[in-house]
Amino acid sequence: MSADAARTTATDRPRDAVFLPLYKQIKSLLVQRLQQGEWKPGAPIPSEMELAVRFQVSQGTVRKAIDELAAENLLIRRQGKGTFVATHQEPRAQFRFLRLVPDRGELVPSQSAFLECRRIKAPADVAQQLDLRGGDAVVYLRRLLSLGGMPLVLDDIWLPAALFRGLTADRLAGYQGPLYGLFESEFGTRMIRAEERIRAVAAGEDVAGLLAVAPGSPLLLVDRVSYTYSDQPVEVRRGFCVTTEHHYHNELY
Amino acid sequence: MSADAARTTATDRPRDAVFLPLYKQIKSLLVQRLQQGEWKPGAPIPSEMELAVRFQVSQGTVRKAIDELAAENLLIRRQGKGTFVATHQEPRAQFRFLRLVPDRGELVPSQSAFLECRRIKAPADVAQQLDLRGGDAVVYLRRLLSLGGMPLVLDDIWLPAALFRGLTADRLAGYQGPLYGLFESEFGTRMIRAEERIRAVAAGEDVAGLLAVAPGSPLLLVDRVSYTYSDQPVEVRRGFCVTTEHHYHNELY
DNA sequence: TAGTGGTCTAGACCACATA
DNA sequence: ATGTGGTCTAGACCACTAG
Repeated sequence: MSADAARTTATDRPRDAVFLPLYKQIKSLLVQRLQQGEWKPGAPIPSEMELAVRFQVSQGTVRKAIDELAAENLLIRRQGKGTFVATHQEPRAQFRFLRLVPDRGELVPSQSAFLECRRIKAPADVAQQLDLRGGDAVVYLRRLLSLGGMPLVLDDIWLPAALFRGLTADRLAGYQGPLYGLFESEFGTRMIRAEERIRAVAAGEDVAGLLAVAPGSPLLLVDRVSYTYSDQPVEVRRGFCVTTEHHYHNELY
Repeated sequence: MSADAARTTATDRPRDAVFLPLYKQIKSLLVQRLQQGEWKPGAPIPSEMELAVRFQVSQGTVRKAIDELAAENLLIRRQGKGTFVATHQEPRAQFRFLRLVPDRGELVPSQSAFLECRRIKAPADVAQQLDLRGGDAVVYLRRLLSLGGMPLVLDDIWLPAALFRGLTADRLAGYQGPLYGLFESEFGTRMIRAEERIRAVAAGEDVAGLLAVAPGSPLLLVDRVSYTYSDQPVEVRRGFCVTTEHHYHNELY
């Protein structure tokens, strides 16, 4: 692509056409390459100068595109070293999607126990949230997250089966890292952002048993839909959280 | 201030001194002026060119400072018009600090009923969170927020009495706009950011009565501390929310 | 020493709002 | 027509990292 070809002005553009700044176009090209896996999570992308030459724009324009991608946590800039594709493997990224923290004391690494891993037909509501057709298959996971032996969160997770073919109970047994880290390295699907709906509910019999609380106890219910590049939904997650000694932390700006 | 005086390099700076970019210094100066009320909420700040001349730096440097302040929601840029001090009065800013939304249907304006407005000695935990001394006075508010006649949120609010002198039940009676809008226009205190701790609890007798739910019902408990410029805490708020037909909405990036 | 991202500048031009 | 913010460029220099 040439910059001259992409450049548009008020005079050579049809009436009512949208003005798309060059750096936005560069940004799209970069996202496209990220999506295609041209640069893997954790790996460096080409230098600003190299990208400027490749796209036939100035370094400042590439810089502004990368700035926005870094602000969106798709890329990570490291002065003197380069710009890298963000990854869920780094400890820094762990707590971006795990907002439940202890009321007092340190962050303790948690243990995952996978209670279920089945391939099923997508329930209607899940299918709708994942943009799937009625009969499409999903991988259904049930995971119990514990902290120091105390059950803390029971997660039900649904993933499009088409994207997670090799995901089996065997593959999960004993896996302890962040789930999104496994997804990105083993299945090439990287979670970019998520939307959560949070409410308080009374624990049902089954959930109460697994979380070792009395039936009817108040639990935090977190419904999440996660998205990868291009706003494509790729995970539905429903978590029941015990919030007697932990809380969901949020910052408002 | 002159840019030359502010500029520091590795050679003229003592070992281990931090490098502070010019635009960060400009940013601090702008925040300082906002804090001092030199420019009021909703009003325009001087143009980039004018600020560049005043601070003896290039327009690009001022621009970068303003960019960050706009990203932090302290300023709002409007192409062709100018840059304005953000305000809680605009409809756009309403939902930045009100995250409870209906499961279905439109956002309906809510009604506030103020049940309490007293000047009291700060409880120990509140005093600590507001950086007050043991015996300092606070204004205590109790507010019931309803949607279409249905009680939705019961808020207990504590504010430093020193900052909210004229805040009385009379002043609040019948006020319907956003509370933070009142705070900024009437008391000169503008909320910039907040931290929330969210958990699920069982409704106590008193709260249940006011919210018209059965005692023991699960409620969302939102503990908030709000900050103004320079990270000064200026509000403690504890809200009990009915989440049967509403939920707390959050986006993770 | 070389290469990367980070800062700062100066100038040109475009998009948008208002008069 | 004027003034505002928004984009793009080219070049200089600084801060940081690593071989």
